[in-house]
Parts: sequence; structure tokens; C-alpha cells
Amino acid sequence: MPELPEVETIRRGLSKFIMHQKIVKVEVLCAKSFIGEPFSATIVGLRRYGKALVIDFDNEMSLMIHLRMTGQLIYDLKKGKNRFAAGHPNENFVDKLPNSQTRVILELENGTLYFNDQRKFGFIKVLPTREVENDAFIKKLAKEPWSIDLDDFYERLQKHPKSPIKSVILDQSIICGLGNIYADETLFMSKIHPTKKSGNITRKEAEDIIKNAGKIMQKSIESGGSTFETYVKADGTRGDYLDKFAQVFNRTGEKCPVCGTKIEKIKVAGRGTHLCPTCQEVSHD
DNA sequence: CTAGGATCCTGTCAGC
DNA sequence: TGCTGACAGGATCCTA
Repeated sequence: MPELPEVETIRRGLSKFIMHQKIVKVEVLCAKSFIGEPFSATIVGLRRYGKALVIDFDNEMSLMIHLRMTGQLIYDLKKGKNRFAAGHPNENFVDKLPNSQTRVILELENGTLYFNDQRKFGFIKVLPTREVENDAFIKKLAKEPWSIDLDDFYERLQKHPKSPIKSVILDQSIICGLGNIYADETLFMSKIHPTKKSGNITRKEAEDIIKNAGKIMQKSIESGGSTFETYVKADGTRGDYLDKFAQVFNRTGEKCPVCGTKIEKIKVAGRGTHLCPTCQEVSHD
């Protein structure tokens, strides 16, 4: 579930805690969640490619982490019971770890990093650092909304003329970073119906999508993502994107903040899709 | 080549 | 209470 802003929140948060620490021990509790041979080395950097997090080590190896739908990274400091938790928000954030959803445990010098993943779609993958950018997933990522080229983007939309625009902007090789929440929010803000055919999207609409996607995700990053962090306290503080900023996502039946019409939920490309039927003109094709 | 559906997996919730 | 099906913030694979 973590989309770009959540992963960026994790990257920034984790950097503060685990940079320059050495992995002392790796425990793989679920074989399919860890691809490659575990190693011991010191962390020298944390990068993000779209929704993928990359941790670099001083032995020229890296760990690429993709949380997919239900992944979480939770770091417990040895001292003071402090915890940093982010990713798919659920009770694991405050529960005692490891638990039944813990897939990998990375023991560091000053704490423990848990990789939890209910549905096991996510993974941690060992790669030589120089090979990270050649990884199949990372290689085909498009640019993020704030650096994408309008002509490029518009051209790519035309390559999927019959697909609903929503499914096209979920494609990471067309625009990078959006997931189900931010796709819905972007289309709402752009006043585009999610089922509108990609081939019928105008240049102006394409420009709006880019601008609004960037704006929305930037804002989410600033507010800590629609995720959750706790330090010390069990009650913690919550990344409040969904509560404070989301206009349509998970608001089925509530009033559209612009026109008051009830928010609808439909299915597009197999995904739950929220929209305002008044603000987002229905496509006629 | 595109488009759409199935699939990977576990857990929760609504409805009977 | 127990079963059953739908659904879940992702991406890939398979088929037509």
C-alpha cells in the first residue's frame, strides 16, 4: 500500500536511525521475502526509486526493498524502547515484535529492523550496488511527476488509447510513484473521470495530471505520508494525509468537498476507485 | 503490440 | 457461531 510518499517518509525516517550502523545478523523467517544471500556490512546510504527503497552498504552490496501492498519497516532502538514504524498501517506498529507477520529481522548494532508483510507480496532483494539501476523493476520506472516531461507523458498516454486513464497512471513505467490513493486524488483534483479513455485525454488534462500528482504527493511527504510513525509513545503520531488531505479516497458516501455530491466508489481495472460524479465529468466513449 | 483478467498471500468484514 | 465471498494503498504473468 505504501506509495511514493510513504516510501520517502520511510527513507527519511530510517536514515536518522540506521545510517552508519552495521548489520550484525539477518534472520529470514519467510524464504520468499528475502531474495539472495544475507550478509553483514555497514549502511552507507538510503535511496528511493519510485516505491522501492534501496539500502547501500560499505561492501558494495545493496538491499532493495519493495513493500508492495502490506509491507512495513519497523525499527526498535535498544535504548529507551523507541520505535520508528512506517508502511502499511496496522496494529503491528504498536504490537510487540516479532509476530506472525514478521518476515525478516535485521539485527543492527543499536537496534532491530523488522520487515513485516501480511500478504508476502513484498520482498527484500540482495543486489550488488552497481547492479541496482539494472534491476528489471527499477530500470523500467518512468520519471516522477515533478521531473517528467509533458510531451513524453502525453505520448505514452496515446499508446494505451483504450485503457481507462486510472489504470494507465498506475503504470509505473508511464508515471512513477502513484498508487491507488494518489491516483484517485490526482484524477479528482484534475476533474477527470477515472474511466475516461487514455486516448481521449487532452494535452491540458495530461498537464493537470502531472501537476496535481506532484502537488499531492509533495504535500503528503511533508505531512509524513498517509502512514504512521511512533517514537517512544505507544499512542504515537500519525502521518495524516488520509485524514486531513484526501478528498475522495475512502470517503464513499461522504460529501464532495467541492460540490457536496456524494462520493461514489466504483471498480476500475480491478481496483476500488473513488470519485465525485459531478466534478469528474463522465466519459462518453 | 495492447487490454483485461488471474495470480501471488493473509486477514478482516459483511451477509447469510 | 460458522461459513462464504468480497475486498485489500502492488506488480507481473498469461491469454486473446
